[in-house]
Amino acid sequence: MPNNNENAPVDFIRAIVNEDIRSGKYKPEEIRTRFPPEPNGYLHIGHAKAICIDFGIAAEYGGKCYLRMDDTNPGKEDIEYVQAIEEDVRWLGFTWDGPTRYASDYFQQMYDYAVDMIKLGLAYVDEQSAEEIRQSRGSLTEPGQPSPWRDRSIEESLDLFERMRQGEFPNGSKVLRAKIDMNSPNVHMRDPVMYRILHMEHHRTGDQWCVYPMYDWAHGLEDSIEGITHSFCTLEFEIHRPLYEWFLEPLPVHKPRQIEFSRLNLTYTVMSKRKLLRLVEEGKVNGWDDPRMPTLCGLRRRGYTPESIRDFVQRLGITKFTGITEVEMLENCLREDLNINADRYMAVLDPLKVTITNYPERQVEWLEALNNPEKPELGSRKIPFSREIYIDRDDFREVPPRKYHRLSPGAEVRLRWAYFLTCHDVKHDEQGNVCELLCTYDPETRGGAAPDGRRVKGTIHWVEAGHAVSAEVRLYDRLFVCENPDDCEEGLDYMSNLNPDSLTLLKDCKLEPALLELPPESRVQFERVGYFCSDRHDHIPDKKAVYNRTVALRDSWAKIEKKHN
RNA sequence: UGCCCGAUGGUGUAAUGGUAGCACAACUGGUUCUGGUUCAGUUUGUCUUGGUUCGAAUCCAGGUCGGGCAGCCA
Repeated sequence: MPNNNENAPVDFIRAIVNEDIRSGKYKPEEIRTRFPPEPNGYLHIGHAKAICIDFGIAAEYGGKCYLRMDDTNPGKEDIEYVQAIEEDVRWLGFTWDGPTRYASDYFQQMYDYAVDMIKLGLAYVDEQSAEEIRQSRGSLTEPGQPSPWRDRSIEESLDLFERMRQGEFPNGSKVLRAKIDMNSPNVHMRDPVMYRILHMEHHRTGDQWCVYPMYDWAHGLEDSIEGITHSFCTLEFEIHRPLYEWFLEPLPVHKPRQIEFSRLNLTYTVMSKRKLLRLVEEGKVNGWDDPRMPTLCGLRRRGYTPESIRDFVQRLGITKFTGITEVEMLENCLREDLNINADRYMAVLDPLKVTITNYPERQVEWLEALNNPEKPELGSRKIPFSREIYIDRDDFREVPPRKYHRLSPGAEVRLRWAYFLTCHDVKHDEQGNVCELLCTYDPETRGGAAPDGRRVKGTIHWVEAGHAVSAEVRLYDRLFVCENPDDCEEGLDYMSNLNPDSLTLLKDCKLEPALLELPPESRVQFERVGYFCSDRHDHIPDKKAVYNRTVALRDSWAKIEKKHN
C-alpha cells in the first residue's frame, strides 16, 4: 500500500491537481496518471521517485494510474525488461490499473493521426539523410534551414508515407517531419522527426511495422489515448512541452497536461542507465541486482524495504530544483523501519574464541533472548550457552584505549542475554596475535542482571561455539569514494572514483543457529553490528547461510575513537 | 554568445505579502542489558542590487550563479 501522506505538505504538483479539481476541470476520481518506462533497462531509485509520484497522486485522489511500456524503439527494448519492471513496481508496493499497457498497442492510431497531420499540412515526408537534417537544423545560436522537401504537396507526402509503411524504402532514406518553425529558438521545434524507417523486429508487434514513431510524437498521443489528465516527467522534458502541446493541439483528442519535476540525485551514487550498465559490463559489480547498485532489485537484495524507499521519497518532496540528496537520508529511513521491524540475532563476524574456565565442561544451557526489544510482544527465543563461545575480535583489547567499555584483561563485561564475564588470561599464536581468551563467568548473573546491583560498562554479543553456524557475510559499503562520482581529475571519469573496499567478503562468521533456518530475504539485526538480509539467491535454509549487510548500526564509539586519534 | 528552467542552514524541503518551520547531517548532555533505540538541547539559512509596500523568502526590474536543450534515443 502507498504511504499515507495526508500530513505531507502540498507540493507544486499536487497544488496544480488541486486547482484542476477546484475549478471543476476534473473530478477527483477522474485523475489519471501513468508510469511510462522504456523497457530497455532496470529501474533504479530515481524511478522510485517517479513511481511514488505517479501512483501516489492518483491514489490520493481516488483516480487511476497505469503502467505503460514506452516501447517505440525496437532496437533497444526487450521483453526481459518488461518483466523486471513489472516485478520492481509490484515489489515497491504499487498496483497499476488494468493490464500493463504498451505504446506499441497504439501504433495504428498514431499512424492514422500522422496521416491527419499530413492532411492538415502540418507534416511532410523528408528525403534528406540524417546527416543533412542535422546540418540544416542550425545550432543553439543559429536558425535552421528548411528542407528542400518541406513544401512538397500533401498528396505526395501522403503517398510517400503510405509507401514508407509498406516497406518500399530502406532504413534512413525518408522520415516524416512535423512542419513547425525552422527559426524557433527551441531546437526541438525545428521540424522534428515524427517517424523513422526501421526494418526491425519489435518485441510485441513483430514485423508488422517498419516505421516507428519518435518520442515527442508518440508520448503525448499515448497519454491522450489513455485519458491521462496529468503527465508527470522529469525536468529534461521541460523543453519538449511546447512540442507535446503542439502535436495534440490540431487533433480532436483529449489534452493531458505535462508537468515536470527534478529527478533524484544521490550522493555517492550514479544514476544513469548508461553508467550503471558500464559497471555491470566491466564487472565492477556482480550484475544489475548487486547489492551495491541503486537499482530497485539491487536495493532489494541489499535488504532495503519498500516501505523505507516510499518513506524516503515522501520526505524528499517535489520541486524543480536540481540538487543532490544525501544518501544518509535514505539510510535513516531504512534504519527507522528496520529498528522497529527487524528481529534481533547475535552474530560474530570476526570470531575470537573464549573459554570460560569456571563453566562446567560439556554443559549446555538455553537462555532466553528477546526477539525485538522495540516490540517485546514479539516474544523471545532460546539461545545456547556453554564453556566455549566466540566474541568479536573488536570487542577485546589487550591494552584498552580511554573510554573503552568492552573486554580487556581484568575487565568485566556483560554477555548479552547471558552472564557477566571477566577476562583473566590471553593466549597468543606464534605471530603474537591474540588467539584465545580465558575468562570466568559469574553464575549469579544469569540472564544478564547482577543481584548485588553492580554495574558493568559494556555489553557484548557472542555465539556459543558448539552450535554456531559458519556463514558467509558480505559487508557492503558505498560504491564510490566521493559524493559526486562525476567530480574527477582531467581525463578521468566516474570509474576512477570507485571505492575499492565497497565489498568485504567474510567467509567464517559465526551465527546463532536460528539464522540458518530463516528463508532468503529475511531482514534482521545482528545485535550491535548492523542490519543484514539473507541473500536472495545464495542463502539456502538449513544448508548454507549467506547474509548481506544492509546498513551498519550507528557507531558512536567509532566516532569517539577516531576523535582521540 | 540563443532559448527554457531554477536559486531558503552542510543536505532535502516548508512558509503563496505578516514570528523563516520541519527532516536528515553535525555537535552537547540524560536514559539504556545493543556505544543501537530514545529523550532534552545546541550550531548553521532567504544568491545579489535596486524598486513596490506600513511590512518582501514571497511581487517587479537588472545582475550573478547553477541545470537543461542542437538523436532518425527516451
